[in-house]
Amino acid sequence: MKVTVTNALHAGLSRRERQIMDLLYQLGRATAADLLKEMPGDPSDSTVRTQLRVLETKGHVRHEEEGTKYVYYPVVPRRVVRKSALKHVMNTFFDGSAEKVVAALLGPDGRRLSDEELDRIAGIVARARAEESK
Amino acid sequence: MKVTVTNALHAGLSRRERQIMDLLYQLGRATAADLLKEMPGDPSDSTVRTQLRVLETKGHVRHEEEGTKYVYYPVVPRRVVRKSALKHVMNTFFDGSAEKVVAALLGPDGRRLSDEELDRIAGIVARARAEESK
DNA sequence: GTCAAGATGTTATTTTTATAACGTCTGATC
DNA sequence: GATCAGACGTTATAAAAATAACATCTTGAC
Repeated sequence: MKVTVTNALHAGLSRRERQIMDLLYQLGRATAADLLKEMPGDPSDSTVRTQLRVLETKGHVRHEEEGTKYVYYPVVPRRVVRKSALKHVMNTFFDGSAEKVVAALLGPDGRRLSDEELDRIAGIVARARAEESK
Repeated sequence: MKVTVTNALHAGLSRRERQIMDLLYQLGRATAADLLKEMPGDPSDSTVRTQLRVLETKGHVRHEEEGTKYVYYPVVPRRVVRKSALKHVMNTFFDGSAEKVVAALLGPDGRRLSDEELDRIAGIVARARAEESK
């Protein structure tokens, strides 16, 4: 029996595919030209478009025509992928512990957060506790 | 100028390489046989060992002999990779917001956490706030 | 000592990925 | 209506990744 946890969603993508998907999730939606600008190791415009077509064939992205150009976006919405992506990092690097993740977010090496953000986080935690003991 | 954020560490790995690295980070250290059992799409034993050798050549893993077998482990320790991995997810799926990550961890869809864990998390946050206002 | 089990390495091959040249179409400009 | 810029698609090729067959080397058991 397997003792580890895998992330089905990202496990199947190739290097470039992953890069593109990540960019699309960051940007929400983007044209080939947009992606090209962001892509590491600047591939040719033609290359990026070919990959997008492959991703579309595989069902990972879709596009809409906007004027003369295609705007691409992920088929699985970000809010859905989020959870499994976070879970995967939690499992792989934090022993599956939410607590350890929070510690890393706020911890000494974590970027200093603003007062306001810390307050809001405290609020989220407080609400979760209230919820829990209900 | 680029408006997105990339994760240098994982961006270069191939599909299988990523799977193996993720497993190694989850397991800490593992033999080829261990990995084989966990690997999706069960490749042959020979395949896995070949990949491990490639990863070693590229400098991603090292091995130690233990009795007659090789035990592999990541060159870059988990505690180091953690941060960038988490940051990458935060940037890609949570608009770079730690707050949103915490919300997802504790939120309605997040797995219910125990009282104890919530308490400890509250403690972490409280300490961070104290630190901040110092 | 010899046989079997379980490791490893070498190497070849197949498959997938990645890349980009080249051609076409559309719209704006003059 | 000719031309240019900027999209797109098709298709071929090069490069990388994935796979596994096969040979070799312990180690322990009989």
